[in-house]
Amino acid sequence: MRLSRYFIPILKETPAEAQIVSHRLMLRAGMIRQASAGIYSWLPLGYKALRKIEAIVHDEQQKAGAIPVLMPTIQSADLWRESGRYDAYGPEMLRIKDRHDRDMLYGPTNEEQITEIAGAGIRSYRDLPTILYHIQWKFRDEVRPRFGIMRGREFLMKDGYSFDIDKAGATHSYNRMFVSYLRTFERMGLKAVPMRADSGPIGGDMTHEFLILADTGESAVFLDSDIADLSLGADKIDWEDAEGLQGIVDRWTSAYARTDETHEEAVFNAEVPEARRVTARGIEVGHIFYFGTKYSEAMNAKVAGPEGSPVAFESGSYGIGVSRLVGAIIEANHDDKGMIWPEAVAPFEVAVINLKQGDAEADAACESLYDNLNARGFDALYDDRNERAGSKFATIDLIGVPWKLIVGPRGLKEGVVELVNRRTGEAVNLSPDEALNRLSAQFGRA
RNA sequence: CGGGCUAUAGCGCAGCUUGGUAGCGCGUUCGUCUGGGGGACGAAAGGUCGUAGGUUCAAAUCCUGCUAGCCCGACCA
Repeated sequence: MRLSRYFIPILKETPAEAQIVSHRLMLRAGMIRQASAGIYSWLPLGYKALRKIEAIVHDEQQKAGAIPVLMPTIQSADLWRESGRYDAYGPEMLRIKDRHDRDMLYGPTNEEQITEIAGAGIRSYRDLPTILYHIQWKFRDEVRPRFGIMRGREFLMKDGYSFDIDKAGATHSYNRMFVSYLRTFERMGLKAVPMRADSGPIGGDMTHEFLILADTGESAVFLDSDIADLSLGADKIDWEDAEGLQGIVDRWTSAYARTDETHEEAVFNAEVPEARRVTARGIEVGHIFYFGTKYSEAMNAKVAGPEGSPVAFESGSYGIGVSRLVGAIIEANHDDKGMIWPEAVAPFEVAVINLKQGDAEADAACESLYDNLNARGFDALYDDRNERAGSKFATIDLIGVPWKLIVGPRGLKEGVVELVNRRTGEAVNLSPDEALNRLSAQFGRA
């Protein structure tokens, strides 16, 4: 993309309403624009980041065995009357009427809808397990939306639902999603810690929230530093191996990690040596829980069991706040100059900065680098605006492009361009070809 | 939903107390000089002062209603 032809309304000053850093930076970088309280338009740069995150979520869901579907945003009230939640849900649910005066709603979640689909479509226990998921806009009429897209009323969520014949199967499905979430967040360059969540009326210990540690997080978290050091790395996962998955889950849940909701100071102090006690802030980006037959019983969603008689599904649901992740990643990755995108989710991976637009040699070198980057499959941004160098650096750093290729007449005289890492500031002078090769190696692209 | 606050140009703000020509900075446009970390100079464009009503010769300014938005708290991907 040529910056001169992009739509990116950058602000030099911070809009007054933005309090937290991700919101400020997203507004300044022209990623979003507020439409009304808690509702945002996604401008090109923000939309690009959102789609990259969404793509990783899709990929990791499917690797873990979940199957993508797409359910509507508008749902029938009748479906929710079956589960009993139409009255229970409260004013957070946006209720609307269609022209025939039928009660409809903008879905805040999809348990009812997916249970109806599974109940109608899955006939035998031999078709199980099945995990279906979608990534769809949700609406929850929050009392007080805030922090930009971090707590909007309309938000993009990945919600998945598992269907099994018994508790053992449901546990396997739960663990699949647990490990899948670890992989998903790790791949985005995030340190997400699973924490025991409040299981509410259903009870049991099969519910976890995944939180990203960030100073600006909304929840206070308490954890054993050991758990923050865990990493899946490049380990190959055998998703069919129930015991193996259980082992991973056990490793990640053995150490103390809780939010203020479930925190018990006495247990914390007893279980965790003082040197490893970490008190921090976290942003919830995922939440998984097992809810057994809660919806399947209520909605009569059953399959033929091994004895031929109908058995209600054992289910769990698994959410990732996709749009919230955009903000969360920025919260966890920024400095005083702007955002610092992890390579895996960066809207643009490399920026070519032409220090002297209009200089024949500099222009030619930039065009060549830009073409080559595109040919090699990079998401490249070429700052070809007729601006001074300082202005270009400020813009590119604000946007948080992980790598800068700086091209100017002085360097070109020596046959070099400068490759600079946004996060570390590390800079090396290389020939254009070497710089391209270095980037290709960095991103694992041949 | 309880408490606090705001609404004036794309963004940040002043003007309101004491009613009388709507202003500043940034950004934008044009020109010139510039050009390795948000350049300088000159010129210009851009505003139903949130909205409806009231008081007044006269309302951004005073009064009333409404709407929208923000912050703190309780709740949530």
